Amino acid sequence: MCGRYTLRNSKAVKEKHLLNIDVSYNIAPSQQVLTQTSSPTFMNWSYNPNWAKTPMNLINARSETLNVKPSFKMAKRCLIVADGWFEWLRTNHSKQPYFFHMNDDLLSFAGIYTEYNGEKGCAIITKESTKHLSEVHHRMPVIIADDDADSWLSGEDVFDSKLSENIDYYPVSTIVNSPRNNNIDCIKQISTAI
DNA sequence: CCAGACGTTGTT
DNA sequence: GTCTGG
DNA sequence: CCAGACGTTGTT
DNA sequence: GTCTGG
Repeated sequence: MCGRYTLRNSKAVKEKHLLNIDVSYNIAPSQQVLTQTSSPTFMNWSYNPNWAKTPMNLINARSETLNVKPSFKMAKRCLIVADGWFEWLRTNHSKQPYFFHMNDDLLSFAGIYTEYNGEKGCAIITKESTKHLSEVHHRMPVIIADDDADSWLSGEDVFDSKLSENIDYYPVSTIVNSPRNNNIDCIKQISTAI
Protein backbone atom coordinates (compact mmCIF):
# COMPACT_ATOMS: atom_id res chain seq x y z
CA MET A 1 0.00 0.00 0.00
CA CYS A 2 1.26 3.43 0.59
CA GLY A 3 1.34 5.09 3.99
CA ARG A 4 4.42 7.23 3.61
CA TYR A 5 6.00 8.96 0.64
CA THR A 6 8.43 11.63 -0.54
CA LEU A 7 8.45 14.83 -2.55
CA ARG A 8 12.08 15.87 -2.90
CA ASN A 9 12.41 17.26 -6.39
CA SER A 10 11.47 20.87 -5.84
CA LYS A 11 12.95 21.84 -9.21
CA ALA A 12 10.64 19.49 -11.08
CA VAL A 13 7.65 20.67 -9.04
CA LYS A 14 8.50 24.25 -9.88
CA GLU A 15 8.76 23.46 -13.58
CA LYS A 16 5.61 21.38 -13.74
CA HIS A 17 3.34 23.14 -11.26
CA LEU A 18 4.92 26.62 -11.09
CA LEU A 19 5.11 26.28 -7.35
CA ASN A 20 7.77 26.51 -4.67
CA ILE A 21 7.42 23.71 -2.15
CA ASP A 22 9.13 22.55 0.98
CA VAL A 23 10.70 19.21 0.13
CA SER A 24 9.91 16.20 2.30
CA TYR A 25 11.64 12.86 2.68
CA ASN A 26 8.91 11.62 4.96
CA ILE A 27 5.35 12.63 4.20
CA ALA A 28 2.96 11.00 6.67
CA PRO A 29 -0.83 10.76 6.92
CA SER A 30 -2.61 13.83 8.33
CA GLN A 31 -0.08 16.21 6.80
CA GLN A 32 -0.92 18.83 4.20
CA VAL A 33 0.10 17.44 0.81
CA LEU A 34 0.34 18.77 -2.71
CA THR A 35 -2.28 17.50 -5.11
CA GLN A 36 -3.49 18.43 -8.54
CA THR A 37 -7.15 18.88 -9.34
CA SER A 38 -7.92 21.49 -11.94
CA SER A 39 -5.06 23.38 -10.34
CA PRO A 40 -2.41 22.61 -7.71
CA THR A 41 -4.14 22.21 -4.35
CA PHE A 42 -2.86 21.50 -0.88
CA MET A 43 -5.04 19.23 1.21
CA ASN A 44 -4.98 16.99 4.24
CA TRP A 45 -3.85 13.41 3.66
CA SER A 46 -6.88 11.91 5.37
CA TYR A 47 -10.15 11.10 3.68
CA ASN A 48 -13.67 11.18 5.00
CA PRO A 49 -17.00 10.61 3.31
CA ASN A 50 -18.90 13.85 3.65
CA TRP A 51 -21.70 12.13 5.62
CA ALA A 52 -19.43 10.57 8.25
CA LYS A 53 -20.57 11.46 11.77
CA THR A 54 -17.22 10.50 13.22
CA PRO A 55 -14.10 10.79 11.07
CA MET A 56 -12.82 7.67 9.30
CA ASN A 57 -9.49 9.23 8.35
CA LEU A 58 -8.79 6.86 5.47
CA ILE A 59 -5.41 7.17 3.78
CA ASN A 60 -5.93 4.55 1.07
CA ALA A 61 -8.80 3.35 -1.10
CA ARG A 62 -8.75 0.11 -3.06
CA SER A 63 -9.04 0.61 -6.80
CA GLU A 64 -10.92 -2.68 -6.99
CA THR A 65 -13.83 -1.34 -4.96
CA LEU A 66 -13.66 2.36 -5.74
CA ASN A 67 -16.93 2.28 -7.66
CA VAL A 68 -18.69 -0.02 -5.21
CA LYS A 69 -18.16 1.25 -1.68
CA PRO A 70 -20.61 3.82 -0.28
CA SER A 71 -17.67 5.66 1.29
CA PHE A 72 -16.28 6.55 -2.12
CA LYS A 73 -19.49 7.34 -4.01
CA MET A 74 -19.15 11.07 -3.48
CA ALA A 75 -15.40 11.23 -4.00
CA LYS A 76 -13.86 13.75 -6.32
CA ARG A 77 -10.62 12.92 -8.05
CA CYS A 78 -7.13 14.31 -7.76
CA LEU A 79 -3.52 13.45 -8.44
CA ILE A 80 -1.13 13.34 -5.53
CA VAL A 81 2.29 14.74 -6.36
CA ALA A 82 5.16 12.53 -5.18
CA ASP A 83 8.53 11.18 -6.22
CA GLY A 84 8.81 8.01 -4.18
CA TRP A 85 7.17 6.00 -1.42
CA PHE A 86 7.94 3.57 1.35
CA GLU A 87 6.83 0.06 2.14
CA TRP A 88 7.79 -2.09 5.11
CA LEU A 89 8.81 -5.68 4.56
CA ARG A 90 7.53 -7.65 7.50
CA THR A 91 9.36 -10.75 8.56
CA ASN A 92 8.93 -12.78 11.71
CA HIS A 93 10.39 -10.32 14.12
CA SER A 94 11.37 -7.28 12.12
CA LYS A 95 10.07 -4.60 9.84
CA GLN A 96 12.44 -3.36 7.16
CA PRO A 97 11.56 -0.17 5.26
CA TYR A 98 12.18 0.04 1.52
CA PHE A 99 12.16 3.11 -0.69
CA PHE A 100 10.37 2.89 -4.06
CA HIS A 101 11.20 5.43 -6.74
CA MET A 102 11.88 6.21 -10.38
CA ASN A 103 15.14 8.04 -9.68
CA ASP A 104 13.89 11.49 -8.77
CA ASP A 105 11.17 11.70 -11.42
CA LEU A 106 7.84 13.04 -10.29
CA LEU A 107 5.10 10.47 -9.82
CA SER A 108 1.38 11.08 -9.77
CA PHE A 109 -0.59 8.85 -7.44
CA ALA A 110 -4.26 8.44 -8.22
CA GLY A 111 -6.20 10.10 -5.42
CA ILE A 112 -9.70 10.91 -4.27
CA TYR A 113 -10.86 13.66 -1.99
CA THR A 114 -13.84 15.22 -0.32
CA GLU A 115 -14.45 18.32 1.65
CA TYR A 116 -15.15 17.38 5.25
CA ASN A 117 -15.77 19.93 7.99
CA GLY A 118 -14.77 22.62 5.55
CA GLU A 119 -11.41 21.05 4.77
CA LYS A 120 -10.31 19.07 1.74
CA GLY A 121 -8.84 15.64 2.53
CA CYS A 122 -7.50 12.95 0.22
CA ALA A 123 -6.60 9.25 0.02
CA ILE A 124 -4.27 7.34 -2.28
CA ILE A 125 -5.74 4.67 -4.55
CA THR A 126 -4.05 1.28 -4.24
CA LYS A 127 -3.85 -1.83 -6.38
CA GLU A 128 -2.21 -5.25 -6.33
CA SER A 129 1.54 -4.86 -6.70
CA THR A 130 3.18 -5.62 -10.01
CA LYS A 131 5.29 -8.75 -9.85
CA HIS A 132 8.68 -7.17 -9.37
CA LEU A 133 7.48 -5.07 -6.43
CA SER A 134 5.49 -7.78 -4.71
CA GLU A 135 8.51 -9.25 -2.96
CA VAL A 136 8.34 -6.38 -0.51
CA HIS A 137 4.62 -5.72 -0.37
CA HIS A 138 1.49 -6.94 -2.11
CA ARG A 139 -0.16 -3.53 -2.49
CA MET A 140 1.10 -0.43 -4.25
CA PRO A 141 -0.20 3.02 -5.15
CA VAL A 142 -1.88 3.49 -8.52
CA ILE A 143 0.49 5.59 -10.62
CA ILE A 144 -0.96 7.82 -13.30
CA ALA A 145 1.13 8.65 -16.38
CA ASP A 146 1.03 12.29 -17.45
CA ASP A 147 -0.79 11.26 -20.62
CA ASP A 148 -3.52 9.71 -18.49
CA ALA A 149 -3.86 12.52 -15.97
CA ASP A 150 -6.88 14.12 -17.59
CA SER A 151 -8.50 10.72 -18.09
CA TRP A 152 -8.21 9.94 -14.38
CA LEU A 153 -9.43 13.37 -13.33
CA SER A 154 -12.44 13.14 -15.63
CA GLY A 155 -13.60 9.78 -14.33
CA GLU A 156 -11.79 7.11 -16.30
CA ASP A 157 -10.30 4.20 -14.35
CA VAL A 158 -6.74 4.10 -15.66
CA PHE A 159 -5.15 1.77 -13.13
CA ASP A 160 -2.49 0.04 -15.20
CA SER A 161 0.22 2.50 -16.12
CA LYS A 162 3.34 0.98 -17.63
CA LEU A 163 5.29 3.25 -15.30
CA SER A 164 4.77 0.64 -12.60
CA GLU A 165 7.36 -1.46 -14.40
CA ASN A 166 9.99 1.28 -14.10
CA ILE A 167 9.92 1.52 -10.34
CA ASP A 168 13.07 0.58 -8.46
CA TYR A 169 13.48 -0.05 -4.77
CA TYR A 170 16.09 -0.54 -2.11
CA PRO A 171 16.23 -0.93 1.67
CA VAL A 172 16.64 2.13 3.85
CA SER A 173 17.33 2.88 7.48
CA THR A 174 14.57 2.62 10.07
CA ILE A 175 15.16 6.32 10.61
CA VAL A 176 12.20 6.76 8.28
CA ASN A 177 9.92 4.92 10.70
CA SER A 178 9.36 7.99 12.78
CA PRO A 179 7.43 10.69 10.95
CA ARG A 180 9.43 13.17 12.99
CA ASN A 181 12.55 12.34 11.01
CA ASN A 182 12.69 14.20 7.75
CA ASN A 183 16.07 14.33 6.07
CA ILE A 184 17.98 12.67 3.27
CA ASP A 185 18.94 9.74 5.52
CA CYS A 186 15.33 8.55 5.14
CA ILE A 187 16.08 7.53 1.55
CA LYS A 188 19.74 6.60 1.85
CA GLN A 189 20.32 3.06 0.69
CA ILE A 190 21.56 0.60 3.27
CA SER A 191 22.99 -2.86 2.85
CA THR A 192 20.40 -5.63 3.06
CA ALA A 193 22.66 -7.61 5.34
CA ILE A 194 22.23 -5.84 8.65
C1' DC B 1 -39.74 -1.77 6.56
C1' DC B 2 -35.89 0.41 9.90
C1' DA B 3 -31.18 0.20 12.00
C1' DG B 4 -26.69 0.37 11.49
C1' DA B 5 -22.64 0.26 8.96
C1' DC B 6 -20.02 2.52 5.71
C1' DG B 7 -12.46 1.75 5.12
C1' DT B 8 -7.55 0.24 4.62
C1' DT B 9 -3.62 -2.16 6.12
C1' DG B 10 -2.01 -6.72 8.09
C1' DT B 11 -2.64 -10.63 10.88
C1' DT B 12 -4.96 -14.63 12.88
C1' DG C 1 -4.35 -3.87 23.17
C1' DT C 2 -5.97 0.25 20.87
C1' DC C 3 -6.28 4.96 19.73
C1' DT C 4 -4.21 9.44 18.33
C1' DG C 5 -0.77 12.30 16.23
C1' DG C 6 2.59 13.14 12.77
C1' DC D 1 2.47 3.98 7.51
C1' DC D 2 4.88 3.94 12.49
C1' DA D 3 5.51 5.96 17.16
C1' DG D 4 3.86 6.97 21.27
C1' DA D 5 0.39 7.63 24.46
C1' DC D 6 -2.87 5.58 27.23
C1' DG D 7 -5.19 9.15 33.85
C1' DT D 8 -6.77 11.76 37.86
C1' DT D 9 -6.60 15.13 41.37
C1' DG D 10 -5.21 19.69 42.78
C1' DT D 11 -1.86 23.20 42.75
C1' DT D 12 1.44 26.34 40.47
C1' DG E 1 -26.00 9.51 1.20
C1' DT E 2 -26.49 4.51 0.29
C1' DC E 3 -26.08 -0.28 1.11
C1' DT E 4 -26.64 -4.51 3.99
C1' DG E 5 -28.67 -7.22 7.57
C1' DG E 6 -32.48 -8.45 10.30
